[in-house]
Amino acid sequence: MVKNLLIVESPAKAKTIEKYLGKDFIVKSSIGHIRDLPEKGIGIDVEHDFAPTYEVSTDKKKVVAELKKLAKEAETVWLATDEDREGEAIAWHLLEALGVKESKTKRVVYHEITKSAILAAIENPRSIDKALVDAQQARRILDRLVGYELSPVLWRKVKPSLSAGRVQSVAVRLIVEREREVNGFNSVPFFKVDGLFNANSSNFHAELDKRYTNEEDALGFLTKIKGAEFTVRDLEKKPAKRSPSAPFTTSTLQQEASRKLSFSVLQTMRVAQGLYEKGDITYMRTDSVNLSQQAIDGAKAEIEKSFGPKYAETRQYKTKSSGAQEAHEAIRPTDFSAKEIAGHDSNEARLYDLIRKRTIASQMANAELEKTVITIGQNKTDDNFIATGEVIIFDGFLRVYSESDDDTEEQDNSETLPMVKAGDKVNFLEANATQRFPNSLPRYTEASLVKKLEALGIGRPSTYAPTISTVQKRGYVVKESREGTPRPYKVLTLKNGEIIAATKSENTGAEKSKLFPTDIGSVVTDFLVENFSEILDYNFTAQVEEEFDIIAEGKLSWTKMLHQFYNPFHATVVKATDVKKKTSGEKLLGQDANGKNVYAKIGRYGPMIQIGDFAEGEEETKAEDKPKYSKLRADQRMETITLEEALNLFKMPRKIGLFEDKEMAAGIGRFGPYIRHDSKFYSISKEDDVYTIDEARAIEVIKDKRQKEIEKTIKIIPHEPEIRILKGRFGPYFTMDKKNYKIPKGKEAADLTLEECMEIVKTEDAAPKKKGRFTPRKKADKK
DNA sequence: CAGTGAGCGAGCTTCCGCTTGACTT
Repeated sequence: MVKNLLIVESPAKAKTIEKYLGKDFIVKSSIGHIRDLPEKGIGIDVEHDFAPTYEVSTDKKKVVAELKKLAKEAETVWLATDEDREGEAIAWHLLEALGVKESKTKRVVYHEITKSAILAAIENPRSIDKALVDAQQARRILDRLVGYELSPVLWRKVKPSLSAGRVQSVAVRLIVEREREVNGFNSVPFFKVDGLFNANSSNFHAELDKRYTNEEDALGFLTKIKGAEFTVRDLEKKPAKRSPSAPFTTSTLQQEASRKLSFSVLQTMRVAQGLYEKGDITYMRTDSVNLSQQAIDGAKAEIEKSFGPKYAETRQYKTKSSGAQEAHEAIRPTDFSAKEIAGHDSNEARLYDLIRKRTIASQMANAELEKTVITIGQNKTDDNFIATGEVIIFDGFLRVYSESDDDTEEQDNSETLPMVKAGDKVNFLEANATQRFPNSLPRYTEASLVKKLEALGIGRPSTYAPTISTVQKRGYVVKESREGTPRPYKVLTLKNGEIIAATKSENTGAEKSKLFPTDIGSVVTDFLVENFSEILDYNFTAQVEEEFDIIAEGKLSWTKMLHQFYNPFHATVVKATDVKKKTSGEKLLGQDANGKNVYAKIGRYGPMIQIGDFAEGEEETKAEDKPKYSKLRADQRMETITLEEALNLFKMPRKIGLFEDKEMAAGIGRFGPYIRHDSKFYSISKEDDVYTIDEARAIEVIKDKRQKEIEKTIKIIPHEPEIRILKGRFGPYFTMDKKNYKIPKGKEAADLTLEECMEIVKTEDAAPKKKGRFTPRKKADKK
């Protein structure tokens, strides 16, 4: 029999705390929430003050049964869940579900898992804060009402199985609106002028202090400064400093792991979970930048040992994000002296290294810099060239860590500037006027979306990764990479008194692992914004959070708040449901050659193009007048498709002619453009155009492919199904019934008999499938 | 590597936030 049962949320935490508390305590975990609203049905009695029905979650039945048994035996039950809204609610649900007397329980809280903090918490128990629990109930019930009332509207108006919610719908909206900004962005090019100079026998760059909107003006300037004399007009040196970033929260860890290690948000959390369970880092779902005193002391000792005392500068950071609950410390190593950690895979080691460096850097001195600005004038015009340089005087925290940035392009300030003074002459070597195209705001990555959501106070550390999965699972958003397209740009070069114009090429529009909205995502967003603008408002969460805070202070009843929210909200749901029409996101693209309307819309099977309309009213549409349909290709979007591209879809598949008495047709399929003949498919390479390819060329393509087949074939063994022995990229193999079989070493492919083949088939099919260590790459090959 | 309206009917889908394994491809 145990005297004390202490319950926390996380099993790993339970293990640590048990060590601190000794034999009088048994420490167990609830593994998160134990009770919730039922999954089926709304579970809220709206008519009676939103009375909720809570039930023990199916996967927690075992946990609750065990805790119940232990609680019965214990003298005191210590509810040591997190000190935030959700943690308080878990404590309350435990109290209700375990059936223990309130007098037998004590509520304890702490902000860090250190022995002193835990012991201090035990000395200062309190009772459950019911106002905070009510704030959680308001949050939970509001989310349920929004999610379970909005989603069915979408099932009726757009498509079954869709979903909407306070968090996910805003996340999708952000991506939809960013995509529209990117597509609507009009990049007006300009010319910037860069000069190359020499002073004290070293070369350096300086940029003209103005830009030109067109080539003529840029050329005019270069013409004017031909043969000019250049002198230093001004020299400015000023000290600057750079401060380290705060230690990691969940959101900033996800962002840096994305930039520095190319981890997805989900991957970061998985790897961090592994580190946490092994005891290498503190809890990884946190919104706090706070460090325990023990951690600060540990970091300081490590810094002084490794770099010397002048590199240490301890500090406590303030959490900036609104709505932070700060139940945990920042994410940090548990032991600062552990530079490398044993028994971990490389991803764990890399993430640990990132966390360790970031935390240590946060307790280090500022970097001290000297910024130099040299202004170079000339005797032909009033325009100046500006050279900027930066010299690190004292590296400070930069010695271990510098944060990456995904919004601005890397600027190169590393060039050393020559020692000059005002009035000095500098030698002009050349000047380049280069055409530049401004970029629109970038599309979101998983991590930059998390950053944006956090800034809006939407979502919590435990939900960032799942939210990103949800919006992709529902088909609202896809993560994609795209190859860019070449774009020409002009460069005018003034050198040796001559101006030369050249056209160069740069790659533009390339994207790597970015979030794109789908047509469904856009249509659903437009529908929700039109009908439920309040919920889709970027400030909705912030507003309700303010009310939750007032409830938590005991100054507002949670039922009153919900009434105020629900009555108008429910009215909008009823109104939107009453409208009979389905939402298809129909968009008129124009008219075809016969004057029929051409639409892009969402149909039963996804986005499509429709040509023609149904007859109005009673009149029956004649069969030959019925609209024609075509599905959009995978790379096409309703929002961006042109009339011409839409009409082209109806030209496919296109009859080309006859070959061996059978018809040939050209089309575009899942794997790109093809020619079909005698129910076989032949891919067309980039040199041919599916829209114009003719009979003669198509026959060539077919013959080519046949020739290659013959060259590949070593032997055909008649059998049912047929066995074909072929030459492959990885050596000879044979194929039967659409499956490929490797030919074992030591066998001559050409000599294989039917019996030998069947033997190989038998052993291969019986053998368990090898588990691939690597997932197959999506891109087969690129050239 | 197609098809493709709306309406009728049944029965299904869905939220956010807190935590881990137990599952299969």
